[in-house]
Amino acid sequence: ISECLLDGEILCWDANSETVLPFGHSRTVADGELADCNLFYVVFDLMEAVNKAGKRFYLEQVPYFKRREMLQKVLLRQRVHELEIIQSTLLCIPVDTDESEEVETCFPCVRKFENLEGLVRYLGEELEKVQEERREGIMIKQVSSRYFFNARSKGWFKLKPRFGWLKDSLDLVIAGFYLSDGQRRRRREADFLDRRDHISTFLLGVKEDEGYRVFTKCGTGYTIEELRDVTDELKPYMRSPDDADWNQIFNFWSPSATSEKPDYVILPQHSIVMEIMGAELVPSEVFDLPYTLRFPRAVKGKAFRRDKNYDEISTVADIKDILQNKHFDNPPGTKLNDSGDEVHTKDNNRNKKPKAATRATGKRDRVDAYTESLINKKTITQESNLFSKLTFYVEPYKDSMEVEKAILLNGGDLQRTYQTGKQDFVISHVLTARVKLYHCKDDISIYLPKFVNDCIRYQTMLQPHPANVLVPNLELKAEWEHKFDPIGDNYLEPINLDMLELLLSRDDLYKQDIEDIDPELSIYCPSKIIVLKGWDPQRVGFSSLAFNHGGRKSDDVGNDVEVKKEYRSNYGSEKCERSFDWNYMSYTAMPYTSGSISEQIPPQLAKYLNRYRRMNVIYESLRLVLASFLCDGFRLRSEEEDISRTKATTIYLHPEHIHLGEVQGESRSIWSFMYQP
DNA sequence: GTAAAAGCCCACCCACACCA
DNA sequence: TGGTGTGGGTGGGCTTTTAC
Repeated sequence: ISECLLDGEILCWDANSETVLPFGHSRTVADGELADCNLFYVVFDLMEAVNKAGKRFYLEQVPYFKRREMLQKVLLRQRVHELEIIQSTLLCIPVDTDESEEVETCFPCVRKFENLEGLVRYLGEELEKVQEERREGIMIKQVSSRYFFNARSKGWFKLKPRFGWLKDSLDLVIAGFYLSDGQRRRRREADFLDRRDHISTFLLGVKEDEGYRVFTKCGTGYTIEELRDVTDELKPYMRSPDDADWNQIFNFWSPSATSEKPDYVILPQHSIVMEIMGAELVPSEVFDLPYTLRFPRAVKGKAFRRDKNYDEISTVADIKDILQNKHFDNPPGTKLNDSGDEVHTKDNNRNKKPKAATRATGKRDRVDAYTESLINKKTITQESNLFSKLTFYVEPYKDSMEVEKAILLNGGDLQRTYQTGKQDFVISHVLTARVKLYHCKDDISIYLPKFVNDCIRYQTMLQPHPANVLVPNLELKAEWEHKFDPIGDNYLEPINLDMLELLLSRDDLYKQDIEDIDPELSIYCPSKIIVLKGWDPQRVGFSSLAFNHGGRKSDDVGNDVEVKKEYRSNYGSEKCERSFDWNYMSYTAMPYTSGSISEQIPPQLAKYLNRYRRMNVIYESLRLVLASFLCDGFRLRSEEEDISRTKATTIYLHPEHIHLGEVQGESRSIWSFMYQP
């Protein structure tokens, strides 16, 4: 194997205590600030492998036990506490399958149980150990489970010890307030004039002398009503933090980032006590103490303790007590001196090794590297006339030479520097300030490197499309308004059966995605079946939602990467509005509406839906999806065929299941149909 | 003018509240 | 109940500001 794609995690190993350090130390360890500590990589899984002949294998569909076996083959030289495969145990109860023996050989450790109860008991005991040792939890994977990128995996389960390791909650006093501009703010539009009505988060402190030592924020655990009551109650005492006197109260703490500066502050004697629970104390330099709470939240129903006054709250000494005596070690960033007082890690800065310059000399170097090795057209043997008489300007980036070379190979010309009107196409993978300037100044479209690659792939000059254009010019933008939704995904067209048949027969374009079975790796490729049933050619639609579930974008070096579905949650917020701006299209993902549908789509299908995003017509998408299935060993069969006795994966696409969606907002108006299994 | 520091935004994870 | 949006934490990269 020459190359592989691993799933794993970087952890910090402390050779002194022979333990894995708690969450949050990787930065300091990486900086070499902790003696006898090193980072190490624990491998969980193997997703891709390239054999010596350069052939790439995608292993997502391979059962876990096979992937595990391959992992052992791929990582021949493990090094303890440097690079190691995660320890795992095969748990089995008696079942008669042909595979049992084969599966057992893939795991270093096997435990057999007489029945399921025994297995469950064992897991319970293991979980207790995990809790004692303060590890994160136990992953349970079915031996037959597949690997799903960016998705909750079927057949994988995480058993976690209960969070809330702090034995007791803390009573903290509200020291400051932060405004929100999200949902909580919008809910109170009537009160818009008073900024204090938009408070959503509290800065909290423990007692020290007559002031606070602030050490955490908290913005969850209470209801909107409780929040409203408490802000109304405290409004008269809120003050601007810019007042010099307040520095005294804050023990001269000043936040390192302006975002941490509270919008309002309050004197302890006027404030209210909050009861806070947290997972643990973690080292942090954000607040006035050298640690903060991980996962802070107000205790449900007891968030605001009006029955307690400032004198009764937790103290700095209490916090130290927790650090010294409770469930976990002192965070390495915190050193206790003889008297037990903590010493700020900030104060230790002078002892630190000077940090290596973090800022790359970046752009200049990149441009220099580019200009030093300009491709000489004379040395290129032209392969086609595809781009003849066309001139391209390619904005330099790490791999831009590849694109330039491809242009020359196909008969195109290069414009070495951008000049108004001198080039037919401007190629850039990302909207840098400079490219944006060209775009605005000359009203030109900026094309993605994908445009060049796709034109070559299909040996034809493709039409501009949201998938291959970074930013359209005004004319194109106007044209697209009627063609695509704001992120270029959907375009509906009527379809008839002939057309569908034609499309389905054209899987040839995608054959190249097929990988042969490699006997060496024993890749397992199950055959599956799709049933197409009851098409109404006039009402073909497909799940727009699923196409937008996740998605793809170009990263900094022009690679096509998966966008996590978290982006969906931006719908309706300010971020989302921004993603409707063409100028931001290259690096913000799509808005998204209620997504329950996508979760119901079979995972095999969802995978392809994600893969083939930004299709210009809905039947094109469908064709690609089906073609992909065909390529992966699926086959089509007729509706009449009896599939009850086969292990078919059946996807029914029936007019009844395709209905007019509940469409909200103008941006959604183009989405006509939704698919519900 | 250049390098370092700071600011800002985005990515990840997890917990909880709210809502359909 | 699942999806969404809020909050907390972290690190990392790009851009802007500051210091020399």
